[in-house]
Amino acid sequence: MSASEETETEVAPHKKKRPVACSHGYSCNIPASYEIAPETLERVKEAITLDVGTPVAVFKALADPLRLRILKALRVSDLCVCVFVELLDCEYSRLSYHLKVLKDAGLVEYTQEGNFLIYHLTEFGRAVLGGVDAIKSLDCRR
Amino acid sequence: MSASEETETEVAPHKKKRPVACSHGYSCNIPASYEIAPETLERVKEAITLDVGTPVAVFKALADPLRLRILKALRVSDLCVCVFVELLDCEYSRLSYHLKVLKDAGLVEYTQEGNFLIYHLTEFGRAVLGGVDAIKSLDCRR
DNA sequence: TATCAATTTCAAATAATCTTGAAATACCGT
DNA sequence: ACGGTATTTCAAGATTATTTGAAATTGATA
Repeated sequence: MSASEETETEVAPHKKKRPVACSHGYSCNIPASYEIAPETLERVKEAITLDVGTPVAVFKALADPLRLRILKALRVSDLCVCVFVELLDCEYSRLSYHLKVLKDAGLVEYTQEGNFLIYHLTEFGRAVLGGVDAIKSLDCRR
Repeated sequence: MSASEETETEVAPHKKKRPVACSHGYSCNIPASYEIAPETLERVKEAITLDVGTPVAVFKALADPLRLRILKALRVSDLCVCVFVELLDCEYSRLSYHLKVLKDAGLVEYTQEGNFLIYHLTEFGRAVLGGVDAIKSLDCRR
């Protein structure tokens, strides 16, 4: 069978009462009505230990109205910062900050044309927005 | 102190130098190498004005490692808070805060079993995680 | 070379989010 | 009713993210 290291079938003799063995093997007096199969618990543990660094970084980048608008705009066309300045009625320095956040998350990149920087979505950014579409379709929420 | 006061419907040869009319009609001396068609600009404007409230709220909820782990766990099975306490090695009050964030975003709900609260994904939450899958598939980039 | 315009960078101020521990709530079994 | 337990709520502080304006950077032009 699968080798799992932790399960000590014997309940710790911590408190006196409540002989109901905790179905998940931890020190919690959960009632029998709430059963959780050991192999389910294994799968939960597995899910919990997966690395979430990249998705969290991406979601942080997406979690701002200005940045999301920038991404939506870039989906239509590559755009120069000066266009954002006008379209979003936004100072250069503020835009620059948010563009950097998006760039650090790997969602956008730019090319230089003289003094002008033309931003565009990366392939990754485009894929992320694809996923976003799937989400946004149900903005029924709450 | 100099303020470019033009904002007329068409062209407006604002400053003297730079005969290149700004292709997007704004006060910016962008070079001819960067053209942007008026109807493209229209589509960009449209994309920018769309409401982003709901997606931003959802991304904010997703943008935290603990919360993402909670969601991943709930995908496997409905779970009692006490299980999270053990599995995530986390205080009740901290968990409660994050569970509330997820609940306010419409991603999770709970049912009460005596003193125990059993959290589960909402339909919306499940759909969101579906979109997340599409994203996570390319966690290559950086 | 000096100047101008587009953009970034920096530092300080402000705002938002998270953590922590204590206290409150609600339900259960006795 | 009582005592215990699971959970939430609250307020204070700690941490992190964002805005702002000024200064630095860079390329183009005269």
